[in-house]
Amino acid sequence: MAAAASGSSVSALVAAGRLFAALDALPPSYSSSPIPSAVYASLLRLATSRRSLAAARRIASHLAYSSATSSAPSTSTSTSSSFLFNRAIESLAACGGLADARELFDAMPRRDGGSWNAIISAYSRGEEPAEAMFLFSAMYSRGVRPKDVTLASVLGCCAECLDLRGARLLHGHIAKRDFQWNVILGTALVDVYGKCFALSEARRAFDGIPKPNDISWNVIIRRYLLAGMGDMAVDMFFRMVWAGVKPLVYTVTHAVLACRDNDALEEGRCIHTFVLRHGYEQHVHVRSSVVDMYAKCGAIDAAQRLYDLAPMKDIVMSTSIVSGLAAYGRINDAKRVFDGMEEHNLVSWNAMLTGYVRSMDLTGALQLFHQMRQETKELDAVTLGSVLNACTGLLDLGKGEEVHAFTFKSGFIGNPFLNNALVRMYSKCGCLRSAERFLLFEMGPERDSYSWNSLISGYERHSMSEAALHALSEMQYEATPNQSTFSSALAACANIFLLNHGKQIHAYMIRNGYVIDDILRSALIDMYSKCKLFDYSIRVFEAGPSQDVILWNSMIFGCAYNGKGEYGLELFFEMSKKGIRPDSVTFLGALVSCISEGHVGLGRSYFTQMTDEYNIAPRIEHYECMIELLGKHGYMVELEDYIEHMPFEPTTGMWLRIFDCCREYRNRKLGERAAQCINDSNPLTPVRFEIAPHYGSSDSSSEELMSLSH
DNA sequence: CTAGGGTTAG
Repeated sequence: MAAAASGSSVSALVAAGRLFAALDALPPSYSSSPIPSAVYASLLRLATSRRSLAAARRIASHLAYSSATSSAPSTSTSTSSSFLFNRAIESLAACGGLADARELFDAMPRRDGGSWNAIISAYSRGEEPAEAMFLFSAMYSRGVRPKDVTLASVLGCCAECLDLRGARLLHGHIAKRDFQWNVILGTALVDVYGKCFALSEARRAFDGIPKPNDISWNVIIRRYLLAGMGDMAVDMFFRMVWAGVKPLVYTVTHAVLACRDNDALEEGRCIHTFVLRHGYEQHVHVRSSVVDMYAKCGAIDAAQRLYDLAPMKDIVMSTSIVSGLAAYGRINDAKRVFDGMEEHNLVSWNAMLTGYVRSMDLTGALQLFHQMRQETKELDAVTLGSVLNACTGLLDLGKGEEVHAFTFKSGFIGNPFLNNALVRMYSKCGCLRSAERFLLFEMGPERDSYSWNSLISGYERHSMSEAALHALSEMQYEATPNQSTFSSALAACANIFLLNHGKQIHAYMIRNGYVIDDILRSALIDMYSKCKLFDYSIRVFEAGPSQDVILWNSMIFGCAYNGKGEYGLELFFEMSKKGIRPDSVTFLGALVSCISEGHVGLGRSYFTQMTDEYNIAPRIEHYECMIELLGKHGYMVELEDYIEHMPFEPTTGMWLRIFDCCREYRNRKLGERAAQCINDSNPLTPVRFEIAPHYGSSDSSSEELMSLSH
């Protein structure tokens, strides 16, 4: 027979791998004698393996035509034809012809469960999980009961769409069809729930699997890890071992990373022991994860020991060590490891770069960036963000602008991390015009409270307090202010004595349930103190106990500013009773209080206490205080002795103050020396020392010092 | 499936 003969010649060509020759050898589809199913099937297999959509289309249309023209189909041909149609749907979809597959599915004379499965899997493997879900419900409403494979592929769709409701629906189907025993489906359920961040449902599904296998355990552990529930991941790992299931290599990796995320060094060590005992250390990912775990959990020496012992040091492991060493401030060790690496990639360059920034070696960061530019063309938003952070720290506006221009040219400008780094750079560098222009006109809707807060604090710190408060009101149209916003705004109010505005912010925070933390409390104390509402300062201070030294500092300065120096000194004394270690600002506050209260001896003893007991290096303000303390109260001999023993020459400002005191207390010798020094610094109006009969001193020194301290 | 940002405040 002719058809049989052509069928066998087609088979021969298929066997020889000659796809298109085989297609050409097909008899016309209107021919009365059908091609055997096996021939169609082998043709489709070949088309699929070649990913040839053109071939799959020709086979499918041949099949469709010959089944439409075949007269009086017997039962056997119709089932076999639906079998072939299903294979054709699969083949078309596998070759990228999802639309063709759908057309064939819609045109099929008779569909069976396999047809539905084929088209649903096609959509789920393609980029259209929603359509797969739709077809699934269409199938269900026509009374076709899903098979386990179909359920598995639709579950995959729910995972893709994060469709928790769909997953719950399918869970019901699975239960109804009694597929509970099926480990694969049970595990797929765990995965979907986990991916939708419904971890307790994932866990319930996991507990419903009668005999979870290694993959089931891997899925639940991985999902706990990815959901940020490292403690649960670790717990499940130990349960898995306890249940006698041998972990997959990646399960071990996940468990170690969970320890890292959780800062769980003890458990990490434990799993490390397990790794060594069961030979997992052969696997490079496992070893890398252990090294990373030690590096991030504070056992940098253990990490480095393992690293040194590792026979193969791959780039990932080396990068972990580099960033670990840098995080512990061992930037030189980090650079040594970095220089010893056989190859660098973008991530390792970035790790070294951020290491420098984190270690506050900002010039080092810029140098490394320079080196990086010479050795590679690659760079990304992390690189540019780190370089910008370095510019910000160095207050290097010029370099920051250069990076801005480069960021713009290289197309990374849309990155929100980078955009905020730019606002921060301009704000910190005092270029508020650029900061605001960038925020308003170049950042789109992606500006957030971080962007606004950078701008507001920039305005406040560069004494543009009105602009800071104006920015706050603009911000409220599009972002929610937070504690940091209010703390800058309160500082702005304090700067320009806007008591009512400050009170309103205070009330707003209370009304809206903001937590008033130590930072906000000290901002409030500053604001009320500067606005001379001392009672309010005290009330904020006494609202609750605190061990925060800066809060105490604010209150001590608030006392000094409001003429309550004695109370400030009481607070200073109370601090040490409470075991709060004073810092250089605390001592400054104590000295200011001593000045206003006339406790010269006490002030001098505080100064020695600060340097000798607390090893705090005095700053210029401390020296100014001591000169004020001695000079204001007429301790001229001690003053002369003091400036004699200062590690540097008094500044012109200091000499001016000394000059005034010498006039008041009639100390000619020191006064003339002061006049000499002042005139040497070429002032607009030279001074001449002469003793006036009456001279009243102004008492503004403590107010000036108030502004120096913050 | 292992490595690099993570921003703002006294």
